[in-house]
Amino acid sequence: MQEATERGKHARIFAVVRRIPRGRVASYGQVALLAGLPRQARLVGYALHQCPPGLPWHRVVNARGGISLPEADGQAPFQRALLESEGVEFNGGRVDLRRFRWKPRRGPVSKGVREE
DNA sequence: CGTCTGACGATAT
DNA sequence: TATATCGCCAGAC
Repeated sequence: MQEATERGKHARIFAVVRRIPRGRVASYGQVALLAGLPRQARLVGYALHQCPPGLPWHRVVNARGGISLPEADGQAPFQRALLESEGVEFNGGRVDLRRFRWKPRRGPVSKGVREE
């Protein structure tokens, strides 16, 4: 069922992004790894550029916890507003991944951090 | 068919 | 911690 077609890869990426809970963020590399595409963070960004309706693309940020979108598109501040609206705090234009990084199926939760 | 670019990541210095 | 370099794959020219 898992075709090696690029459309299949994109579908996997979109599926992972959809799994990101509200108020939580994931890095491109993490999404790529969860999608079964290790070291292919760039493909995630490329796939996200397709941006199907209903996809919480704004929950995907780079490894530094910042927004990679160019302000020229006007989407960077928009994404930041969406994340802040979900409870994600921005620190110096960056998110503290130590607190807001989405952890799929992890063991015990750290104090101060809880899943939704 | 060869080359460059791109919503990136990890490692080395 | 910040900067520099390599890797990775798909699409555009």
